[in-house]
Amino acid sequence: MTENNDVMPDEMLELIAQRFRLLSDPMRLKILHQLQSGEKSVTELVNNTGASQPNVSKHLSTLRTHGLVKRRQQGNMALFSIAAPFIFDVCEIVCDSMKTEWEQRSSLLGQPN
Amino acid sequence: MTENNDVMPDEMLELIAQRFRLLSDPMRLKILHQLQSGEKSVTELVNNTGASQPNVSKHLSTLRTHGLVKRRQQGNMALFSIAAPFIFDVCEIVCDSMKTEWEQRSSLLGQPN
DNA sequence: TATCAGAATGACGCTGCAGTTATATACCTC
DNA sequence: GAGGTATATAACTGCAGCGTCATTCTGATA
Repeated sequence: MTENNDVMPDEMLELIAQRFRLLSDPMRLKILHQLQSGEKSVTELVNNTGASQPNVSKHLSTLRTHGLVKRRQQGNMALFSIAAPFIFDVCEIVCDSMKTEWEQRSSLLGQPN
Repeated sequence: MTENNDVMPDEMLELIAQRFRLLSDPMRLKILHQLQSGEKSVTELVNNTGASQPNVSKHLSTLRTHGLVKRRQQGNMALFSIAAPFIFDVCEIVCDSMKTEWEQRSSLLGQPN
């Protein structure tokens, strides 16, 4: 009665959720979007995002811990770049879904689910 | 100096992040996964997920508000089903990415980014 | 109408986490 | 080594959101 028929262990759900959680913050998306055009230093990201330096560093640390970005030291500074290109595929799907939904709503208009 | 070269308004980032946030909870993923095999009542979901009834209802409400599921009343009960199939495309990509990463780690082993 | 099952809602506590301030560390230049 | 720039980290604060308990609402059935 309380069993889960389909096999989908809680552990895995946890991991998937965790990955989505990484993408569920606007500032992190902003950073990732910045990195899409290529490797960037922390300072560059700070300037381009408008976030504080500690904030950017922390986000980068989080993203790196979970394997979404990689880090390269060059002289005085740290250069970050995308390590998991799948992010953009995912984002594209989500963007498309929003676009589709938007068009549907503005054309049909009304009728809630 | 503080400008964002690439055009990606904060509003949109907020919306995308919001959508990812919906998917960043294990219980919600569990519910969505249950719905993947077809329309389900709240009680069924309660039984299959092991969550409390108010909890399931609340998650369903959230998912519905954001257009991920739809609701149909039948007699005494409410039947929920998937309204945004893109979810599963997204999940598949994430799962694949995890699998790939897992294989790489276990074969190469070591060297952090 | 009374009663019961299914579902939704409100209020509350707790935890996680984004952001800030202050400080520490690393590296380069003089 | 001194001083400056780039980055990381620690401690703290505030808030969003998950889960629970209690309650309410809705529809079916007697």
